[in-house]
Amino acid sequence: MVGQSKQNRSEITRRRVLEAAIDAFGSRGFEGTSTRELVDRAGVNLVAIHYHFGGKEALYRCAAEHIAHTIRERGRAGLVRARATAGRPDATRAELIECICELFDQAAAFTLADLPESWRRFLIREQVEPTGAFDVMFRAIRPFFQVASTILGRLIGRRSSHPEVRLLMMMIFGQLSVFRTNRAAALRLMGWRRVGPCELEQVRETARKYIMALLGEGGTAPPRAATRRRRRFA
Amino acid sequence: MVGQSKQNRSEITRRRVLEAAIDAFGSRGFEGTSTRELVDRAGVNLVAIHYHFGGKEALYRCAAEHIAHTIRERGRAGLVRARATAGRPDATRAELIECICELFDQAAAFTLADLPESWRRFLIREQVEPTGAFDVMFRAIRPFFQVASTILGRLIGRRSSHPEVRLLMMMIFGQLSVFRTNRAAALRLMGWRRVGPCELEQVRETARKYIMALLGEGGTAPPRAATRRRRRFA
DNA sequence: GTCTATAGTCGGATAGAC
DNA sequence: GTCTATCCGACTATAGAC
Repeated sequence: MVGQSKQNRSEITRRRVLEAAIDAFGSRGFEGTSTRELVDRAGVNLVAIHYHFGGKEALYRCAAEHIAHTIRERGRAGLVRARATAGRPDATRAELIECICELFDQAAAFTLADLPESWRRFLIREQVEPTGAFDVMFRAIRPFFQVASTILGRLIGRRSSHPEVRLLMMMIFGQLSVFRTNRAAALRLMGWRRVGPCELEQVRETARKYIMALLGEGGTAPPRAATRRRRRFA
Repeated sequence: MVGQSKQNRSEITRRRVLEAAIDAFGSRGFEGTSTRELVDRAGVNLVAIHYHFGGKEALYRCAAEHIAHTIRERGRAGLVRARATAGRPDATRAELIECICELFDQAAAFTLADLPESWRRFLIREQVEPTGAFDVMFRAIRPFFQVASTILGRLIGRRSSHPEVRLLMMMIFGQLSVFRTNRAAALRLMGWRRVGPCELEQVRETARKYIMALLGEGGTAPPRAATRRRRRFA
C-alpha cells in the first residue's frame, strides 16, 4: 500500500507540474515563465522540475507531448467517423458534405471552446515561432487535415493533395481559426466580450453556411439536423 | 552644421533602436528579449534605451506606435479609394464587389508579404495576449474593417454593424490570415517552403473566387482585371 | 522523493565621467 | 548625448541533508 501510494504521489506531482507548465508557458511563453512561479502554482518543490523532467526545457517538450496526447484522445472518435465516410466509395455528395461540416464543426468546438485558453496560446505560439515542440503537436493535428482534404477532394473532384483542395481546406479552417488567432480584434469587431457558447454557435452556423457556398451548394443548404444537438444559448 | 548633425544622430539612434526592438520583441517576445541583445543589434550603447525611451517597457509601447503609424501610412491610399466607392449611393453591385475584393487583396499582400516577419509576430502576439500596445495598433487597423463592413453590408443588404455582416467580414479575413497566424501548419499542409509571391498569388486568386461564392456570385466571377497588375511568379 | 542552501549567470537600471 | 562601471535582483541548476 505504501509503495503504491508513493508511485501515485510521484505521478500526481508530474501531472500537477505538467498542467501548471502548459498554463504558464501558454500565457507567458518559455522565457517569460520562471520555474519558481511554476512550482508555486503547482504546489510542488522547486527541484521537482529537475527531478521529474530534467530541466525547464525538457518540461516544455513534455508539455507539448501532453497537448498532443490530449488532442489525439479528444479527436479520435470524430476522426474514425469521418474516415469511415471518406473511405466509402458509395458515399453520396450530401453525406460527404455533412461529414466535412461535422468535422469542422467539431474542430471549432474544440479549438474555440473546449481547449483552455492557455493551451490555445501554447499552440499559437508554436505556430508563429515553431520549436521542436511544434512537430510533436502537429503530428496529432495532421490526421484531421488529412481526412478533411480527402473529403474535400472527392467533393470538388480532385485528388486530396491538389493545391486547390488544400487551399479550400486552409481557408475553411481560417474562417474558424480567425476567432482564435485574431481573438483580440475579433472580439472588438464582433462586439463580443468572449467567445462563449452563444458566440461559438453563431460561428458554427455561419461556417456551415459558407462551406456550402464554397462547395457551390448555395441554394440547397439544409439547416443542421435539429435532432442531433440542442444547444442552449448562454 | 554641428547642431544639425547632432539632432540627426539622436534621431538615427532612436530609429535604429526602434527597428531592432520590433524585430527582437516580435521574434522572442518582451520577456525573451534582453536590452543588451537589443542594443548590440542596433549598434548603440546600453543606456540609449533609457535615455531615449525611458526604459524597456516604454520602448515596447513606442514599437507598437511605430507599427501603427506604418500601417496607417501604408493603408491610407487604398482606404481612401475604398471609402469613395463605399460612400457612393449609386455604386453598382459589380463595383462594390470589385472594391471589397481589392481591399482584401491589399490586406493579403500587406499582412502576408510586405510586412516583415517579425512585425507580423509582434501583431499576433498582441492579438493573443493583448497588452496596452494592442489598442494602439488596433486603432490603425480598425478603419480597414469599418469600410469593409460598410461595403459588405451594402452587398448583403444589412446595416454594417449587423452580426451577419461582421461574421462574413471576419471569416473572409480568416481565409487570408490563416496563412499568417497558422503559418507553420499552413506551410506543411500546402507543401510550401515559405509564403512568397507565388504562394501569395494563389491565396489572392482563391480568396477572390471564394468572396464571390460567399456573396452568391458563383457563376459570374470574372478573373481579376488583367491590365492592372502583372505579377511575376517566383 | 523531497527538501534547504547556494553556486553561477544574466537581467534591467543607474551614477557619474567625458 | 554617449560612454564605462557597477548595483542589485531574479533566474536556472546543483549539491547534499533528511
